[in-house]
Amino acid sequence: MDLLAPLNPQQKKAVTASDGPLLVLAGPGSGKTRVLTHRVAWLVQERQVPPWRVCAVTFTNKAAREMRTRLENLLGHARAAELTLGTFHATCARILRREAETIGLSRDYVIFDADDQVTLVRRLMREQNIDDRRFSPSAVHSAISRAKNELIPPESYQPSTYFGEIVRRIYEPYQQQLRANNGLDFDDLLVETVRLFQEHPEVAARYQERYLHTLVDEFQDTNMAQYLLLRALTARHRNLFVVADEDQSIYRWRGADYRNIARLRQDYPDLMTCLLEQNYRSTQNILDTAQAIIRHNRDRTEKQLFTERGQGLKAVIHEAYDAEEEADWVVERIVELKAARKARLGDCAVMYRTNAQSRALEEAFLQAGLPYRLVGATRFYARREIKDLIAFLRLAQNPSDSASLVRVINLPPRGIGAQTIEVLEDAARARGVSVWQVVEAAAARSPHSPARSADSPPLSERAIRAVTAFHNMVAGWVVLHEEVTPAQLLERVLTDTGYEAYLRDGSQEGEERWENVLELRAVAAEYAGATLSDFLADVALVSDVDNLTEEAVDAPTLLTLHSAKGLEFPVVFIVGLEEGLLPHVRSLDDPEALAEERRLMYVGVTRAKERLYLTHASRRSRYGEYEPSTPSRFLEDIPLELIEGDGAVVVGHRRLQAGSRVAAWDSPRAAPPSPPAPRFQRGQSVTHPSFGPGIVVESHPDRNDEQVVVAFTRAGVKRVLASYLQASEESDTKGAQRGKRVR
DNA sequence: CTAGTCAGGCTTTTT
DNA sequence: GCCTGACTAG
Repeated sequence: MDLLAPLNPQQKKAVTASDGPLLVLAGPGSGKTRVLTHRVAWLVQERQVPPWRVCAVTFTNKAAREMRTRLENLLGHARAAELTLGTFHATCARILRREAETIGLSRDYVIFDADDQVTLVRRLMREQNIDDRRFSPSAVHSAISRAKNELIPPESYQPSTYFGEIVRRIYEPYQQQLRANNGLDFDDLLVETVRLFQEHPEVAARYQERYLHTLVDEFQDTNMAQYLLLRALTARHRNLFVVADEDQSIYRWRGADYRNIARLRQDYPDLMTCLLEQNYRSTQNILDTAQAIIRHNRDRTEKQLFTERGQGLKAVIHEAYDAEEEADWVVERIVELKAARKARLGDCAVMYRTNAQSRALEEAFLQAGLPYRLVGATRFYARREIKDLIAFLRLAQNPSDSASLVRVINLPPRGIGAQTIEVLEDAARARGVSVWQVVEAAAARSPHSPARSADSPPLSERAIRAVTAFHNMVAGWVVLHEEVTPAQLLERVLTDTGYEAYLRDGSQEGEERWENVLELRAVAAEYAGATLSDFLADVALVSDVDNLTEEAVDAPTLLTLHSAKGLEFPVVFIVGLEEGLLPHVRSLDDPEALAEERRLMYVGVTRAKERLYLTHASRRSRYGEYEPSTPSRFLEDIPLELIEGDGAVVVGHRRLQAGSRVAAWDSPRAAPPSPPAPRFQRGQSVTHPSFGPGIVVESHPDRNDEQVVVAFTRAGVKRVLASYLQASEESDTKGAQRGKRVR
């Protein structure tokens, strides 16, 4: 089989480049990842490099998984399995798991996820009486995170503002607490690996010798720690192969620095550069639109993107009245495209700047009875019930994880209230031990041992009994976890805690939460051959896009512009193109941040293969208040000849030719057709094509239709349009009551 | 100790 | 307009 057959000459050149440092600068849709994948396959197949001596690094699990699948096809399962292939974080997690003791870490460390990290910061701030309303814990945390990514340790942190002073006071205890809990946060995974290599040259040498070739995807997104890691890894063989697109650098806020590309040129004077300019994804009009937007950024290498996919359609720009009508418009277009057989539902994606914007869209899809896939928002592993169960599992592995312990010590309620927890925490702090050790001491005191020994926390008899029961339960898991699979342990946790009964309280929400638990159970079952540590580490490092597999669901995808990177869709909608939203308010006063917003827009536009719709609303609600909104400056950068108006397009001061729909959209509230008499009344039984039977709770006329709030027997309370409803005979008051409670 | 109500604050983006 | 955290009644 000829590996190189599907590649163009530019791509071939990159794939077969000679050894040494190499930078592939490439535009969107140019087959960057494909080049990287083929390079790996080519090294193994043509150059006879043993797969275990190749290390390929990506930013998302999804990218890693896709690359692995392709390599399985190209090289066969056995050889693909030998490759080191994963995200930066996962790769470091594995190295640290192996080398933990060398730098004084425990092999069983747990990874603190974003929530855990901020919770810890909040707790420390409170302990130091720092007002967590004046200074947001997440801001403090991200300052700490930035420092860590720059490899600035707590003792060298130099604050220059009062806020910085707060950060300095939290940074050190934050690190201490992490270590006391045997925990690492995301940044630690990178930083500690770098430290490992710096402080232990003999360990570094092993990896440097082993990895003959190191390859990196999305190099423009690397931060300082990641860059140093790569430099350390490639110190011996210097075979660093990276692909990058400066114009798609959108993670500056979490420490990514596209100047690492310049740094690379400096540190590797013999760096070779390849350019990939042909685009295989989009039509020329879409590329031109993207170019028109990105061209305004300084400090970039201008690329001439071209495509052979033809001129294609112009971008459609639409001004809606508000977010709700914007969402309705998007849904209408999708329905239209489907009806005209121009696109399948699954071909469409709707992208936005902030997760909060998904709500209006979801409602519009629900009302239309259309399915959709939502990426992000509340991530699966951030859900309360999942975090609870993960906390139990973490305790089984490491009961000293006080954060997890405090989280679940009273879940489901077992008589250990805030008062008791505080006593336990105080005792732990006073004695410099973990909360678990205090729990152990309390348990050892019951049932008959003489009360109030100096060592035990001052707890009531009742509290002692409750704490002891909890202790015995967890102690059982600690023993068990060595012997059984993660899935079996999870089963045991579920039975011991009675978690199912606790969740399934008869409410709709409870059922949904229980379904999430079942999903977690299914995931755990896949780890039959792995340890609990492996399972927990993976769980902490997956993101939501990762679950966006090529499932057979034919539904539009809703996602943030950030999650959209690396994906492509025939039809793309970008909504909320307004000043303050894209670009976001928080970026307006910083030129660097503004440039990044522009790149974000660029990423969005270049996801589209054939059709691009850009919408903005004339007013938008913020904190429940409506405020007027002006079109994004990025819209003004698109030349008129690339735009097709639909009649109501306002781009800055330019107004396109107005069509017949102007009146409707320009003055939507001006003269609503006199509201028709409501067709549905409270208490009436109805059926909906997707939600089934239900009872009308309330109904009021909308502009063209009627908004009906229905308590569905199965689906809970929803707001739907009358046109989707049918009156039905039987009545079901029980459903209505239950629905009401959910609301 | 729990479950319910209320006020206030908040919204970028994610490994 | 939604969620979190604080407060109150049982």
